[in-house]
Amino acid sequence: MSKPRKRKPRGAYRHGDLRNALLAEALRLIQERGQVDFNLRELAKLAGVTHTAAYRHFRSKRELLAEIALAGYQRLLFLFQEAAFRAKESGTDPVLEQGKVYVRFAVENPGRFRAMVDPGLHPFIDFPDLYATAKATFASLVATIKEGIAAGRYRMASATRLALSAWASVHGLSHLILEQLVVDSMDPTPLDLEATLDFVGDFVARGFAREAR
Amino acid sequence: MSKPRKRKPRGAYRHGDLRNALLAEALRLIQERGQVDFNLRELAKLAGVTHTAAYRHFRSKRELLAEIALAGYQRLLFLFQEAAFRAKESGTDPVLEQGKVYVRFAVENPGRFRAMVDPGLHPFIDFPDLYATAKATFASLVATIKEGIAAGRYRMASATRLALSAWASVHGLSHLILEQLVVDSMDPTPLDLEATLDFVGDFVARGFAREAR
DNA sequence: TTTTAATGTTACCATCGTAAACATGGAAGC
DNA sequence: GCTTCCATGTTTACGATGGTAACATTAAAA
Repeated sequence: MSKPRKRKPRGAYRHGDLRNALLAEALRLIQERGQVDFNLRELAKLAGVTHTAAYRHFRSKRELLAEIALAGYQRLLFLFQEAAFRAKESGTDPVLEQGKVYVRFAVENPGRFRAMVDPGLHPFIDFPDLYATAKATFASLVATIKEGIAAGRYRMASATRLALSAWASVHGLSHLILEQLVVDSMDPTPLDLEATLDFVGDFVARGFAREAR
Repeated sequence: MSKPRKRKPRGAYRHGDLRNALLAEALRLIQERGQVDFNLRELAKLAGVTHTAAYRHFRSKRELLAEIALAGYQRLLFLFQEAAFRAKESGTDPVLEQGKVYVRFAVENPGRFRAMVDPGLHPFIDFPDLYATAKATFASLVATIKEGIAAGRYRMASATRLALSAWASVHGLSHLILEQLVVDSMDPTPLDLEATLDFVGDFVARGFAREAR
């Protein structure tokens, strides 16, 4: 039953797709641990490769992290567009939908979210793609708001500033929850996420409202 | 002219106050660089001491950082109380004053602010003092809001939730600005901080308002 | 004056990112 | 079909950095 073609017992010299394997392992570790905490050596070991092999595919660890962040923003952008669509279908408020999507994304993917917004790896200057995608995500929110203003759903004001305000709210909330900065001193429960989302959502809605409610 | 008592040319064996010297140098570096970026060795060198001497005063680098963060929260708490007082004097809105104080603090002390909210060093569990002070700062905001509600200045709602909403807004804004996450894609100017503060302040005020404006 | 405990120093170690030089083997050209 | 070459891995080594352990020194207590 032995085929003549001798096959290396395991792990061909050429991995085949080491680049993606490394990215996948990194993301897995980050998600598992909820933090951006791994080193290239363990990453390489998981991929069945020597640790320096990574440098054939990434200039540095930061670059690898930047790619993960990039994928994260792409995912978030997709979720945003999905939310906008869903809102259109169901008649709910698109900005609120997008806001909730943002916070849920952060809470459900703490590691990934941290990789996206962590100070450490974010000289956006060094990673223009990453920066562009982050901007696109923000632009998506701005677009949604512009439509809303045009449709008379929101008050007349700079869409960009409104977007910044809304983004700040959900981003801040996400960050506070993830880093457990203050939330703990709150209500009895360990934090009812959906209830909080509803309250903050209403809070933000007031900032968008045309007039008295 | 030589006194019999031989004095070490410089740097007595006992530093005298190495602990505070290290803290001061660390804070200085952090403020100078705008990031939590220094290592114990350079710190020790600046203090004129071997690097391992630091371990007589701090269990670890994290503990040193935690102390810096603690001092930061104490400072912020003071600024909060000052803002509340100022608001009472001048008749302006205390929550807005505190909110602006928060953002200005972050923008003017990026390094320090990062040290306070950076994921890396924040297992609050390990630093109960730090946690307590952070909570006290939050509590200060809650107290201000409770007064406001009682005085009929704000709408009736959970003060804690309102506080969380407001905190999330200013915290998010601070973080976005510091990390340059989205703000750049905004207006022409490199970001007029005070104008932005006014807008976001108004945005938040709407979330607090009793009714139509 | 003696003892002692606090505070520094000297040697090390382990981890980790990274660079340089070498190795291998699949595909591209002859 | 053979040779060449380049992409991809490997080996080896280095430097930076946080940290530990054992020893040294001196101010202050006994």
